[in-house]
Amino acid sequence: MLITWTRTHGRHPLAAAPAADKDVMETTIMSGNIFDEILTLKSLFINKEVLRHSYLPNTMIHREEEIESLSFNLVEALKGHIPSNMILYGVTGAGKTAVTKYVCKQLQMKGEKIGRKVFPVLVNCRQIDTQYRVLAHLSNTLLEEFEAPDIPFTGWPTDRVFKELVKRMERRGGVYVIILDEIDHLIKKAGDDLLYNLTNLNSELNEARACVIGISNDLKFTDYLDPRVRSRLGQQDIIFNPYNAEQLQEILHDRAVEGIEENALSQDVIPLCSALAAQEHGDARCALDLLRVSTEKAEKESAELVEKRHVRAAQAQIECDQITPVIRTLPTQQKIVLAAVMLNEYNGLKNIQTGEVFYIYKQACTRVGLSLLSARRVSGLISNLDMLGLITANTVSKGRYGRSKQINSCLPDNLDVKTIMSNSESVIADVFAHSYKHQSRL
DNA sequence: CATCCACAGGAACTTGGGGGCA
DNA sequence: TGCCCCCAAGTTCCTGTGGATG
Repeated sequence: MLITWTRTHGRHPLAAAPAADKDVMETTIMSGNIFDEILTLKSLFINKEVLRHSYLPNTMIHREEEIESLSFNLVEALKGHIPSNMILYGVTGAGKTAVTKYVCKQLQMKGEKIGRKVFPVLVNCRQIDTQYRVLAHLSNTLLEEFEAPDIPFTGWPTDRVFKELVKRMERRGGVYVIILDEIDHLIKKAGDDLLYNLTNLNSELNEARACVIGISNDLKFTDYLDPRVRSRLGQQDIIFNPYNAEQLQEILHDRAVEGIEENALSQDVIPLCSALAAQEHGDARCALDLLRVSTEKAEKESAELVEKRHVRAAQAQIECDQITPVIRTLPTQQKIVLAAVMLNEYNGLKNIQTGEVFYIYKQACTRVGLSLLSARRVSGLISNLDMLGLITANTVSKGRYGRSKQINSCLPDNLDVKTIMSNSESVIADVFAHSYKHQSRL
């Protein structure tokens, strides 16, 4: 919102401060800046970036085999040939994306050295999740540095974007490694037309070459593919097994040497972070987050040593930090459905049925004057909340009494969902402010 | 063993908002 | 300006389903 400074809005920000304001400012200056104290705190970090999962280390331990398989295939690009298409499988935090980035970086460096043009392009299919957008993204990244992205986010027919992509690849030549991260998400949402086109690219190209690397968390996503696409894409598979606690310890130790002051970690911190992350299906990202946040916690309280209790506190905070933005950014209707689940639970109900959620949802919408969605749509929204991990919704059959979902919220106890939702949308505060009639159970 | 409940969830369609182009 | 395209969110219609019940 644009605020114009008029008499009613008070003083123009550039106008001279009246005496009272001046006093406040001078007091602040006299007593120092609020950042002074924080800046003088002794930091436990040498380089915090090293502990972020976006950081690409110089060596990647415990992924030697995977690196080898990937580079044996991609080396073809350096010889001017077409590498095989590949699919990399593995749980989150198993190092698939990091290994791919690592290998591609090395590939590109080598290519520059020996005068072979190799262009790896990474697309995150969770963010860029339609055929049109992936093609437009690829096309726009292939522009020369001085050119502005020129394919609009919508408006063109998809085949025109595809033709433009082919044209640009031909103009530049070289070998393109198209990496589709979280490809399973794209397939489930947009089907396999894009993959059909991308795996068929080489038949359209003369000067350039292309291969596709799909990265997936879901081992079975190829079930959704057309058999032709499946055979063309899955020429080579690599499976990334989850890290075990010992491997995680070594990874953390390596990063800690670079990122955290010597002797700042008590002996049991790294083993605990690794053990907790190993429980979470061997997620290295989770382990790094735990280590970083616990060090931050210790630093905040001016402790010289990071201890077990900091890790525990970090674990609780990370959980809340991940969920809060998800809840805050839910669309209004989705929030009301979640609120309906919570309201049922506040009333002491467990294993709530879809019908019961819809019953409260209807009352809530009527109360706050919002339009009602169909039961089919609400059922879809419940599935969405389940996918986001905010609730669990298991389909169960109660025989004569029908087939429905058993819905339970799965939010951490220390998270104030009511406040988070109410603060982000006043309508939700209204929803929670009333009481509702609950459906009688059989 | 057929019936029936209370949905689940797929498919096709609509609506409305974003845009390009001749 | 009218027609084309893309896309998200939603509706309508429909078939499928697991197991208690009579």
